[in-house]
Amino acid sequence: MEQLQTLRGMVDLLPEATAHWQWLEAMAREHFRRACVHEIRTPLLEATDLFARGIGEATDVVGKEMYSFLDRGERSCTLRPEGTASVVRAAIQHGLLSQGPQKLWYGGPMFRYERPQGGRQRQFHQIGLECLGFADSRSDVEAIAIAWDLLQALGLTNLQLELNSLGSQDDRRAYRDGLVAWLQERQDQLDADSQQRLATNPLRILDSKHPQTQELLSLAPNLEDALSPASRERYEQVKAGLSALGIPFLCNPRLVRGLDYYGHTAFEITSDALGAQATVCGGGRYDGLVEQLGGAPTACVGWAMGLERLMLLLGQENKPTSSPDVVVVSQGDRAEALAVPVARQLRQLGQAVEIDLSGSGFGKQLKRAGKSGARWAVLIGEEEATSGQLQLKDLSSSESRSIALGQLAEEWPRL
RNA sequence: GCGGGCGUCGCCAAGUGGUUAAGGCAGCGGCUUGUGGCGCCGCUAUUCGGGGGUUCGAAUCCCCUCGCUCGCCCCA
Repeated sequence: MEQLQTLRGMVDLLPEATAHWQWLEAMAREHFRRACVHEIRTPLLEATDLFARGIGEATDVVGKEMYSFLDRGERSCTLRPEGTASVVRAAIQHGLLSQGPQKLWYGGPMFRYERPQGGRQRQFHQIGLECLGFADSRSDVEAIAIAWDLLQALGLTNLQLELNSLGSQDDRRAYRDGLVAWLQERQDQLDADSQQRLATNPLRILDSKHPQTQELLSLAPNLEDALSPASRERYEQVKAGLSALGIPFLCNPRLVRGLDYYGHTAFEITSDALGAQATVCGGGRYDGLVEQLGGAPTACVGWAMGLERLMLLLGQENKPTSSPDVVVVSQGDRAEALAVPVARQLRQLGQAVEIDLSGSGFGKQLKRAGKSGARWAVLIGEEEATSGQLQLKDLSSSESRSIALGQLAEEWPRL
């Protein structure tokens, strides 16, 4: 019979991994709490149109990576490939923005139909920050700082923050037209992918990894030169703000984010320890998105982090252990009948209690208790069941004392 | 979607055409019917990701397929 297994690119997180993930999630949650960022949870499934309109029809994410299907009502549905569009949709739908600017975070699985690779899965996990209704350049700085500081708090070093400004919509349009005109004259020198993008998404050509294309681009019109004085000023403010915080960054005029909605500040935080999937965090400003999805014009900044990639960087350190505090060991009918009630009482006292239900002899049960890493074993045999005096054994010192069945709460050792 | 590498027990892993597919770890049982962490003994793959083919004979060769992995692409 054929083995049932996970779908391609989908991964089970087993208990060992899960403990590590919980630690990471707790760190993130605490970090957002300190920044007064509130959590928002949106459905995993949305109308396909949300992403098509939000992310951009010409992007790879929408064009070839979405998990879309028709539901029983013939509506086109899509498993969310990213978080921003849903958050903006929710903010509009519930009128959150009429209550003032919102700083929101989200976390959870995202879905992209891509070829799996190290640090890239079809179902993967992101946490993200979305600051809706913030236009000031200081909000760009704050958003980046929140990301940077979280990564620092996680103990990640050797990260590189790359920064760019894509300018205003007008700047970008003017620059794009100029770039397209310039590249069209040299179309034969472009790689095939880039030629394709000339028509669909010309700015993306800038961050092509093709060496020959890069060489050509070094002669092409520069995005930075196309920025209006106001855009340039804004960019300088962001840089100054980061410098004032002591956050190191590298200006990369070729940095163009893949999704359509970005403008002005764009940034990525990368690691050279991840192979081809170097980006740990990516984000920027998306002032036009709310309006594009039917809301009032609203200035926004945000970012998203890939948790699998963080886990890869975190490696095996910080792995919390999850040993029981106590193992309840019992032998004989009357004693065995007490095992669950005793365990329950101890659990109510806040102990992590394992019960040995194997029916093996005391020797075996104790052996397993020792291996479990528990500090204590509570032994119940015929004698204990009769006297009501249970045996409490300290597994690290091998010392035993008795503890009254009716007085567990009072007599349990305080540490 | 395109190229390269790989796929033997829960994990690590030997075996590269010829009798019963090493070994280690983990697990289970025993030595030890009520007291662990050591030690010793035993058990655990009719089967080598799946399907077909070549052959007297295949885990070993060929084809297809699935999956993993690395790079491209893309992105978190």
